[in-house]
Amino acid sequence: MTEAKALTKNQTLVLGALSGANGPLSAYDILDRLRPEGLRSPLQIYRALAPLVEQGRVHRLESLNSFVACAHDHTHGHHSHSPVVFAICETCGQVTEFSDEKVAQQLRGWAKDVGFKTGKTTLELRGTCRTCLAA
Amino acid sequence: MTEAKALTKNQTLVLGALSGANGPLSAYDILDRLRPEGLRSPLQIYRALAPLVEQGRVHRLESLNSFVACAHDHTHGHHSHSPVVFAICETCGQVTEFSDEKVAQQLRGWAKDVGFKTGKTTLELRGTCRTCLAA
DNA sequence: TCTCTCTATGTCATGTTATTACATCTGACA
DNA sequence: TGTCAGATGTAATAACATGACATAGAGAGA
Ligand SMILES: [Zn+2]
Ligand SMILES: [Zn+2]
Ligand SMILES: [Zn+2]
Ligand SMILES: [Zn+2]
Repeated sequence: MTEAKALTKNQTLVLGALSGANGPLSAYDILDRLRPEGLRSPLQIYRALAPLVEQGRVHRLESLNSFVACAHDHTHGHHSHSPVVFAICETCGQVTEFSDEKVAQQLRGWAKDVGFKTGKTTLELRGTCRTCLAA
Repeated sequence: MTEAKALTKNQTLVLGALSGANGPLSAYDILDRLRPEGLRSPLQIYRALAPLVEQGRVHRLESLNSFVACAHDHTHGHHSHSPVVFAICETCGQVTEFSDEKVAQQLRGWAKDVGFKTGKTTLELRGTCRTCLAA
């Protein structure tokens, strides 16, 4: 099990801002929310984000250039290494995070066949969530 | 079959630049390559890219903020709507494009189960290609 | 305690990616 | 010829991200 590392002051602020949001935030959105706490520059946000993303407490959504707090429990270590799928509702902004072992397996199979060594996998679905479809 | 639409002058230039490149190019990379042809502003590039992406002749790589020419034949219409997977070598920049019906099926299944209507799917693998692993 | 060093932080400047607003050109066609 | 739609040109600006350098604070060891 990976040890849950203590967070620095700025990391705590940034993670708090993301956890308190009801959807993804850009680094500049986060900055705006943390100005009252004394943060002033984008770099402070990006610096705090880097280790949070590294540890899996925060995920970067490539198709939005923004960030979300991980939906899983991180007090006892980070979640599995099955690539994570993000379903992003373009109407309400909600992000649903899940992982799918079949998809992971299939992609591993392709990689093995062609000799590709996979690092990070980005898998994002843009669309409309059930709630917004009903409305 | 979708009719292959004629390209405008700028679209032709941009698609040519992407086809001639051996990897993904950012809009500004494309602009630099097309300055000799008289293009001067980023907007000219973005405007040409939009319909090319729309038609599937060019793909946008979200994890790189850049663009590649589609690897498939577009003279007789565009390729299947199975979501496309991009494997991006971080060493040599090569992008391999493929589609995987099992993955597509699995994601459709998830979407059906939770009532999510999927629009665009982004699926990108970052890693190292066979050739670069061997080197 | 003193100082060395490592990490985190603060700030300014800059680089990179993308869009808004507005003017002009071109060709189809009534 | 006059009108209109689509394509193009240009300037300005917004949005996202990093480089370079200075400072502050905590802990190790003399
Ligand atoms: Zn997560
Ligand atoms: Zn929704
Ligand atoms: Zn393609
Ligand atoms: Zn390679």
